[in-house]
Amino acid sequence: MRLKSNFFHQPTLKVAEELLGCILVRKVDGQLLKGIIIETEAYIGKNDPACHASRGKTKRNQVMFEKGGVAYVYFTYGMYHCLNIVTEQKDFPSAVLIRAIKPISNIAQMKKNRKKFGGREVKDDEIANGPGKLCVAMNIDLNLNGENIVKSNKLWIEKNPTFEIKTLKIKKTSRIGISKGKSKLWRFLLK
DNA sequence: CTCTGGATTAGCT
DNA sequence: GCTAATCCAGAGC
Repeated sequence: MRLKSNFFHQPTLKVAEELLGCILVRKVDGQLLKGIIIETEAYIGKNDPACHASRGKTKRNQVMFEKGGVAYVYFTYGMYHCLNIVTEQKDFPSAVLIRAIKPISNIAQMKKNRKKFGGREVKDDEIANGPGKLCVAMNIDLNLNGENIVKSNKLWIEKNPTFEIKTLKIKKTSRIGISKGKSKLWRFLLK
């Protein structure tokens, strides 16, 4: 069952936590690429120094100011993309960064994408175990920035019917790869 | 216009 | 553990 807009209008921390175990679906060339979300991070509002929107609205981060339910894709370190899901209400800049997934469908195609990008074979458990990697594996780039994932036929998220998350299985830590706002335990991963 | 550094990754030591 | 790769948004002038 596809997640609807109401889900993304909830507080960002709740969305970040509840996205764990859900299925990220990407449709490209008629193929469905799917993966279970196993790691997320929350970036919340102007007062969060690690959030791209902390210094106001710009051309790059304007999508974060949209109403929850759209994709925010940005380019970083000269070679990688990161996928975020915008949350909460219009003009409240917040998003959940999808940091890692476990591929469950069309794994071979995702491997191919990674090999094409990196030029060599990758192991199954290395296909999408990082934000840059999962974008390569799923063919996600700036074309999907601003994509409405509630309505889109290219990218969306489904509830996982066979996967009940217990709070006990969720680990919270500080966010990765940032220099500001490290004290917040806004990274969520499945044990 | 120029300069700096980043929500990363892979390869090498 | 350390760092090059590689480019653009944001900031400063």
